[in-house]
Amino acid sequence: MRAKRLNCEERKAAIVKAALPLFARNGFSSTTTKQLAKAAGVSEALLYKHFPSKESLYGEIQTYGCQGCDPDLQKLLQLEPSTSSLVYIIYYVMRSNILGRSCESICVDTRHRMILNSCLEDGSFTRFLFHNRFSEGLNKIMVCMDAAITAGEMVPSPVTKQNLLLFAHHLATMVATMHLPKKAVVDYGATREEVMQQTVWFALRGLGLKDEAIKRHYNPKALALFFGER
Amino acid sequence: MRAKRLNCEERKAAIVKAALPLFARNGFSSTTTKQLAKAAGVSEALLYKHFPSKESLYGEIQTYGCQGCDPDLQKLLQLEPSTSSLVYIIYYVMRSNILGRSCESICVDTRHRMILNSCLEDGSFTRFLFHNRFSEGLNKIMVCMDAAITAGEMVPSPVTKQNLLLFAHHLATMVATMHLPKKAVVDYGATREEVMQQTVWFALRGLGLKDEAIKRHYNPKALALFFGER
DNA sequence: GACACTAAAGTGAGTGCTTACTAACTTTAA
DNA sequence: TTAAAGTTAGTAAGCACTCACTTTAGTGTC
Repeated sequence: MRAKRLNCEERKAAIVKAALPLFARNGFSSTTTKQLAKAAGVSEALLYKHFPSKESLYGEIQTYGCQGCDPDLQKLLQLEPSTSSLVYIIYYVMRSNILGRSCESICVDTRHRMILNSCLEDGSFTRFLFHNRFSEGLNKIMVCMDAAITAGEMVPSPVTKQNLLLFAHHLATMVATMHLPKKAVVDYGATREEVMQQTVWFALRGLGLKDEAIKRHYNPKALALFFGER
Repeated sequence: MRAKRLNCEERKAAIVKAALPLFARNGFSSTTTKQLAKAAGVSEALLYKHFPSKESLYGEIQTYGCQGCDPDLQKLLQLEPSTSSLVYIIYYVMRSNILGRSCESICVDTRHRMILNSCLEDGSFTRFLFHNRFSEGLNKIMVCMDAAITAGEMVPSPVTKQNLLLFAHHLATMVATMHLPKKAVVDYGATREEVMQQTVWFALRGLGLKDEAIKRHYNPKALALFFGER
């Protein structure tokens, strides 16, 4: 089977795109160049025309995996600083990580696998990912927290604002991690959607939001609508 | 170099013990039988006298990694059901995972690596670990929550009691994961000890404990004393 | 205590196969 | 016609695993 002819850049991108889920699923050393070539629909030799080594291809998939702008996130950044927006952001963190989105360049499972693989290696991919995608949301969430505190709907915390967001994100990541194998690792005794909603409650309380405020602003149906059902 | 003569069981145990950190650090396929033999101080051939395949050795290290009884946990299970005990348990979860313990058969980092590797594979190790070590604590924490609610120090939650404990544990695991690489993946802007204390706050609030109750029962110094400084 | 005998513990030197990677060649679009 | 895109058919090295062999601790015999 002969590959359709592409120019240099197109082919390179196609290879990276094909390699990403393979590396994510099997890790670096369990993924063979033969598999990579087959997945990309080209010969092994052509792989080496575009990448000096398997390792360099692995590097490329990491920078590729960092890309991707989420329209939902952009929408969030437009919201005014308020308790309500805070709830929206936390909901977004949980939903996007636990339930996944179809609009991303790579699927959530793949990204989580890359994150875990990275943490088991030198952490550079995850570090870069956080640096890239986290900082945008961080400023927004900080002003929202300030607004919530001013409104008397949130109690200040001994936890730094940055860590509050990190902890919420950690929770989402770990719940997603538990769902990576075909058979979920733990039985949460609820549907994935329900578990996601429970994490929102847990995180909002963890942040220091008062129960009245959560009840007032956390409306799963309205939120699902805001982000659009898929 | 010739290995000191051991009997069958001793040698088998020695090999498993030596193999565990190697597999944990490098994953299954990046770990070679040569490395395993060297780490155990024996020839490759002897490995195959005790284990039919590399895979079966990997299986053994997983069951070995599940073992281990923690005296601290036993102490906790003795406590009466109360808000205070609840705080002790959460503190224990955070401390043992984030700061680690020296009294375990395997070190925390190694166990976390095994957990992550497992979640990237079929999850069976982690599933078994949870089944084994989690259920003990679960009953205890549930009666403590009931006691706390009765005492008016905790607000009932839309989150199931089991998931409250799971979420707290998830948070601990993820913070520990972020510390696996030599250079921590994220900068929490605090010492590891302080981050641990922040996770305790976050989790206790997430559980639904009232701030007054947390302030009353969460005394880091007394807790550190209870578990003994190391 | 010196001796031969045995079964288990342990090893050196391979096996065939797969791996990452390459050199020499062919195809194709401009 | 030509340069880029692509392939076939390898290479040496490393892999999991095996076979034929050696070493050693323990036991009974004289």
